[in-house]
Amino acid sequence: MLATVASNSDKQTERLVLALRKRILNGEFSPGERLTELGLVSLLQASRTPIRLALERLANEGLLDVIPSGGFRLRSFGLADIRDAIEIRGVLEGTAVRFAAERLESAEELAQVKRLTLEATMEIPITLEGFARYLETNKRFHRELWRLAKSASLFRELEHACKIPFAAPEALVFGVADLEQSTAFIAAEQHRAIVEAIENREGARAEALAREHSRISRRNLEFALRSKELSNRLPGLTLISNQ
Amino acid sequence: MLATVASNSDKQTERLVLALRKRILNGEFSPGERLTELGLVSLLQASRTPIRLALERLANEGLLDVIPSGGFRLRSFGLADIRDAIEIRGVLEGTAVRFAAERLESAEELAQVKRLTLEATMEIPITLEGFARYLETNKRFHRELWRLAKSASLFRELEHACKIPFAAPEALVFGVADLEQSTAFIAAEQHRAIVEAIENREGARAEALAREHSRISRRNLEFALRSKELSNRLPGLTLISNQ
DNA sequence: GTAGCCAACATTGCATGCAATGCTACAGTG
DNA sequence: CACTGTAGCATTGCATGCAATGTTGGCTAC
Repeated sequence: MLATVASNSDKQTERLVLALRKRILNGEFSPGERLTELGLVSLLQASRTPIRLALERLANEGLLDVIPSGGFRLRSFGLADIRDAIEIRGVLEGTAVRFAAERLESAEELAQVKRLTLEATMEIPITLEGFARYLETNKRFHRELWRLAKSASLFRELEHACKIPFAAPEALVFGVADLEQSTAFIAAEQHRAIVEAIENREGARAEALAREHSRISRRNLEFALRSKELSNRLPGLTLISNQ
Repeated sequence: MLATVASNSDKQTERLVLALRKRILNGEFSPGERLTELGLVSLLQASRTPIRLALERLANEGLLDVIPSGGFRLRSFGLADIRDAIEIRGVLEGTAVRFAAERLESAEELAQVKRLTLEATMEIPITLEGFARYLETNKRFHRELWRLAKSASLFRELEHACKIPFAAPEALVFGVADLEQSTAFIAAEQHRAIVEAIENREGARAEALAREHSRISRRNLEFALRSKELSNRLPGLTLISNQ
């Protein structure tokens, strides 16, 4: 038995994917930097084979670029890339809620989203320690919307699209009290409207609402990039090159 | 030097991905079947390491499912899955042409799509040997639309979404003369309209048109599934389970 | 001084052995 | 007859060695 704490899973590769992703999003590498297998061996306490596999996975998550002659480098994201990724997520979520509206069989299927809407709303007087819980509730709400679309294909694409840094709905609802509070109220109203639209089988309305809803992430992103304070609190922002 | 024809690339893994994908889409495996590394060693004349890598890639293309206890199995597609995949492609292409309309700087950027539109139209009296050329032109037209969106993120997602069998725009424009001919005329008109919309910066119209355009693939798919004759010519159809 | 070439080094791609784990089939027991 | 336990087998996960290829830095020639 080795000394490594097999906490996440008993698979090395899983552990490495998580560890590497965390480090990348933590800004521990610079954009464009080559990640060599041997260099990671000492850093992550693992052998080359699982490391290579982890790199492969992160590459088709979109975090790494494949170097044509072999190996991987940290992808460099422009602001435009992230904005587009968020908009794509909005488009896909729009499709999800449209599907949900089109495919709804009974209003009872909406019990869970409604519960989560309410829950998130009641968490809105956001305290510092309640912040993580709010994020979690928000994430679960969105996942539940995805589920209601009743489409494995769409679910897959949504998961794929949300791997891009800051593209996921739960990303970037950060810790600036003022902005956060008002944003949370707006988000809650949008959530309510989306669910209402689904319930009424108003597919087009639901789609439009979900697209607009994703704009919250975009505004937050742009705000964060302008704020020095937030840049310190979100080290991953260094992944985004200015131009 | 080994006897294998290193035609595609000098990388084993690349070759294996292509070879395996081809065999899968050729219906050489049954849905749900487990693909063992050792079994593929003898079939593909390669060692386990690159085979594992190829399996990994096909898995996140969506062709294979990961078995929780290890290994991969051929994913089983329902008809609904493919229909959704086509619709998702339509949604993403809709976004692409909307972006293209919104981001168009000069009408000259459209020279290439216009050329391709014309080219495809002139190829429409489709002969048997011209069929592949028509497909190729069609594919290039769509790729050119993707390019005009000027979004690396969106391009990535489109490529990802089109890896699902029969989801790509060039899939399933098959060889039944009657249907084919009339379908090609309809497609050509839709292509023309999409380009026109982009040129006029009518983003919403372009998006709606592209979505509708993807329905051609859906109709073709459903027709193919009803036709015994086509089932023989398209062995990959066996990938789609009836329910 | 600059451009181009060459050699040493760094890094990956691939092959293969080994250990661990899951799976299957069979036998024994209630 | 059904169910459970177990032993053997099939299969993957990981480690590591080797060969091939790319890369870098210095040296030479112009």
